[in-house]
Amino acid sequence: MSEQKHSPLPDLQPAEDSAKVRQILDGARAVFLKLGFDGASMGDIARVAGVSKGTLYVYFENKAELFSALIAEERKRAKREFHLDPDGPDIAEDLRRYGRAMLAYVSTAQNIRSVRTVIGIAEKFPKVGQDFYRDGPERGIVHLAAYFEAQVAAGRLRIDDCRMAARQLQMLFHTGIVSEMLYGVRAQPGDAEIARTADEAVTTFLARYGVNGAA
Amino acid sequence: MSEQKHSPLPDLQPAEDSAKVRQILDGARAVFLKLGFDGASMGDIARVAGVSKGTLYVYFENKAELFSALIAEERKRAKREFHLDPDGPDIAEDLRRYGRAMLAYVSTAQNIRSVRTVIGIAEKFPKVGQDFYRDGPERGIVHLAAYFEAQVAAGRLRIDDCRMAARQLQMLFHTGIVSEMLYGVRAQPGDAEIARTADEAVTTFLARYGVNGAA
Amino acid sequence: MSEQKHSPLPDLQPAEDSAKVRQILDGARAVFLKLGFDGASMGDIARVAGVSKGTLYVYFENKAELFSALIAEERKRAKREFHLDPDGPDIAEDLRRYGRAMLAYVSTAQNIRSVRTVIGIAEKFPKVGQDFYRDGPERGIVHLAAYFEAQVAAGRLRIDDCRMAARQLQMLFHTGIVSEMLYGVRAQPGDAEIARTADEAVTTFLARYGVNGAA
Amino acid sequence: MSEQKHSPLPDLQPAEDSAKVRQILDGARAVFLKLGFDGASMGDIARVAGVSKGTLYVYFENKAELFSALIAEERKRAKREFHLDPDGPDIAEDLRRYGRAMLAYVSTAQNIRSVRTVIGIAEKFPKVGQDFYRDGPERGIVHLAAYFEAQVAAGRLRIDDCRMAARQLQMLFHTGIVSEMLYGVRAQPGDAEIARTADEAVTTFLARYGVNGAA
DNA sequence: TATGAATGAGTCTTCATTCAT
DNA sequence: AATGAATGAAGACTCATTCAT
Repeated sequence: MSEQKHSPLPDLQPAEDSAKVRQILDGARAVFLKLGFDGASMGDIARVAGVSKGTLYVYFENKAELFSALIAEERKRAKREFHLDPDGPDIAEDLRRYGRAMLAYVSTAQNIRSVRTVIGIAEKFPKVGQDFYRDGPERGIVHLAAYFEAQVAAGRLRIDDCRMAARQLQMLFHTGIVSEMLYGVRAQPGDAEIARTADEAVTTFLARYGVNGAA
Repeated sequence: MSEQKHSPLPDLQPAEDSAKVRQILDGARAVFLKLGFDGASMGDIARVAGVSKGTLYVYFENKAELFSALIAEERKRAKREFHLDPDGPDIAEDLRRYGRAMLAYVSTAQNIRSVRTVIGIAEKFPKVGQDFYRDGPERGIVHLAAYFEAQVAAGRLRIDDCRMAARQLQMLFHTGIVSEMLYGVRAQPGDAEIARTADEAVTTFLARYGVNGAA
Repeated sequence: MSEQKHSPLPDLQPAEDSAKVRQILDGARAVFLKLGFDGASMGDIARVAGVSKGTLYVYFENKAELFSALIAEERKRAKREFHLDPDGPDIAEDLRRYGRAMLAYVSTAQNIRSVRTVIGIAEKFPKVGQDFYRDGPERGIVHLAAYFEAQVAAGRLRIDDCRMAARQLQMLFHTGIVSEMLYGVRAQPGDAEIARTADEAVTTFLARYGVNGAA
Repeated sequence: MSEQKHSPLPDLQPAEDSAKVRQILDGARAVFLKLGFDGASMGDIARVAGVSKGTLYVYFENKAELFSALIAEERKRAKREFHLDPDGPDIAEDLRRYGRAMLAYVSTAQNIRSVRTVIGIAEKFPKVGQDFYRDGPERGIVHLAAYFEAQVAAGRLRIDDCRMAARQLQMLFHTGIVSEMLYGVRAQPGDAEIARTADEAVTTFLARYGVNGAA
């Protein structure tokens, strides 16, 4: 039935992307991200995934394990890196482009649901929250900070604490969108709003850290 | 599992803060904020509150209603306004003071738990998230925006879109603290860190919006 | 509803013989002794006891605990001591009387079911088997052995190893009845058979240990 | 959970002791005798036997059938007859030898487990208990009784009811060992204890039934 | 023959809610 | 008002059994 029959025990977890596992994870995503870990029932997941309850347990030891696997997938998804060229001549334009791309992903309804779910159980399952942060926001910060270091070295930015600056820019990018979506007071932004938000963020950022008051 | 029955109830009987209601809400806070809506059981709450399960239902129609009442209380708590004098001569100092006070409250473990809980069920109970946002973050933004309008009128700030600027400053204040606590990757900050974070936020903010590059 | 309302927390376990507990234990007895620990379902027990499944868990933490409580009751029941007068002049008659009384109890269908159940899970729950043995058969042996010691001291029996003799007599009493009932190859004996079995046991016993070949 | 479907199946295909059947029965023995009928799962058995769950059903119609086949094997094992020479000159020695051999087998951990398992489900599956008794203990009694008849005829024993005497001797042999092991209060005896127990049994037995008070 | 994926009924247990007192 | 006993629906998880390959 499933095509790529996993040979007896190839890798333990990652390789077994049999069609069934996909089905299940997709069902789990729909249900977990909508109802949260405790709110979701294995019955719901089975129904949405189109498999029997028993089948869930063939592939995942228990609810927490299934949830973990789903979150691991979401993290992987969040690992996507957005382009940033340390040798690019136009810092403002580079940052704007970066910000738009990043925001376009982050403000995705799907991503917001992941974030909500993860934050919702961060107290109960601290590791889930920490891992997610590490693979998501943290990577962006590290990425930006490295970029800043390079530009500072090249004399094109004036920054004391690059990590702090990176965090500030990241927050500025999120302005008016991320928190608002998390609380459910607004919908996913269109391209125009994303562009404007990113641009304003960069303007504010460079007002402080830019070499000659660019933007 | 009725979706949004948290009707006016909490507002209907506001005065009857009999000791029992207090007890119950305190127990509910401890349990709900720790375990989330679905994770918490009425039995837990009764035990922690030191009342019988039956008593819970004397004061609250059901679990959702109790949760709703608790969140209403948290909202009220979040309504606290931080001082900001539109006629103050030293904008930088004013904003720093404001930022520190606000952050000191926002970064409270208790507040973080509230936020987590609310965000965690924002998809399931949208009204809860919206109300909470309206009484919390939104009020801060409105407050700041009004302050900015006044300062712009007085020629002491240069801002086109005051709401946008307010949002940006709010985000800058949160830098490195709020998200990180929500994800559980860091603990509550001390006064020194709060001060530094607020100061840096104001510096970046005024680099763009200040009249003469103050800070 | 229940008559003797157990005051809040009188004794932890033993005293709360509320009517409900009785009902439940009686249901549990019927079901457990018929189907064994694993074969019995909490649903069955609830139905037979005439309470809801939930109620079971109000009084007993889980299935094993309920089973334990039932077995504890059976053990208590098994503790009954049968009369044996160390100063009685007619040893043969005393032992016959003792044997009949003991057999009458042991060969009860109810007792046999208990024994079957206990032996059936002795490998899984060793403590259950050991406790049951200690309170049941072992007590009989100790009782008999003490009686023999007295009679030997009085010169009315000739026994080297009184515990061994006690065990032998106990086995002789069981002859043709207990094993057979355990295996389900025969029904509960009538008074006549009990009498005859006990008498024969005593005759054999005294042939070896009696002072003058009595019987 | 069909009650007594252990039909002639095991007898139908007696010869096909293909390695697979052996494997399965050995696995079934390990699991059933340890966990009991209800406690054992087909999954456990498959794993221990080293075959797939599906294969179990190739050879046995269902769980009850497999159990039945296993018990049939155990019965066969229990059929082993212990030597007893009706013309032997030294009855005491003969009986002692017999007792020791029999006890050595009966007190085997493996046999005890079989007995426990069979007794444990004797109420649920009466036929299992009855068949087992017939092939095990009953055969010993018949064997002994026949021996006694011969010796009585030869004037070397004085017995009214030979079956009763046989049962008594059998019980005496078990003294202090079999019940105790069934309840799990003691371990398998060593040779010395077996010898002593058998000897004491014979001594008591012959005190009553011996022609001249031998032993 | 042998497998192992798949199933759905059934198991133990929890929990929101009700109700007599 | 306050209790706590009682419930039944629902949840996570297991397992005997089937079936395509």
